Amino acid sequence: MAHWLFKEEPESYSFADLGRDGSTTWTGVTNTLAQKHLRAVKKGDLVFFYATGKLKAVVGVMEVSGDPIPDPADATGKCVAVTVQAVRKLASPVTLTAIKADPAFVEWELVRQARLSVMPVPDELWGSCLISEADILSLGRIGY
DNA sequence: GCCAACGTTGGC
DNA sequence: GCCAACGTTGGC
Repeated sequence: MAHWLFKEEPESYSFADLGRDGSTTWTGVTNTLAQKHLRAVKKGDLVFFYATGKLKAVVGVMEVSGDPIPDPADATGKCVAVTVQAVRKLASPVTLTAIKADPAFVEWELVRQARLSVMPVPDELWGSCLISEADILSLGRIGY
């Protein structure tokens, strides 16, 4: 079970949009490193939804519905896409400010490489004190 | 609105 | 294949 973070500009597609849709396919990722990460995603993995722009925070949790598929939006046929479903909204968003303020995450891609849109989440963050107790209990209750 | 960081493009 | 120029992203 791996953990990931996907970025999206909420004015393009917000976590609320995902909540409404139930699931969506994460297409249009072309960056080489982001694609490398995306290829390693597996069905059942959990993913943080990180909202860029004004929010700059992890706002929700998603679950991967299936292994990577060829990206239908990619004409070259070399890129993959992943379908995710909404799990729940975080009771308290984890802000970029809070993540940057914690020395444990200074090496993390989210901090080091602002433009990377798909990346692994260190276990220390997934379940760290940055996530509210209510959210940790909720994660525990659904078996993760 | 600005700019740093980074990726991509195209001329050589 | 190199690298300068340019475009884009995303935080400030």
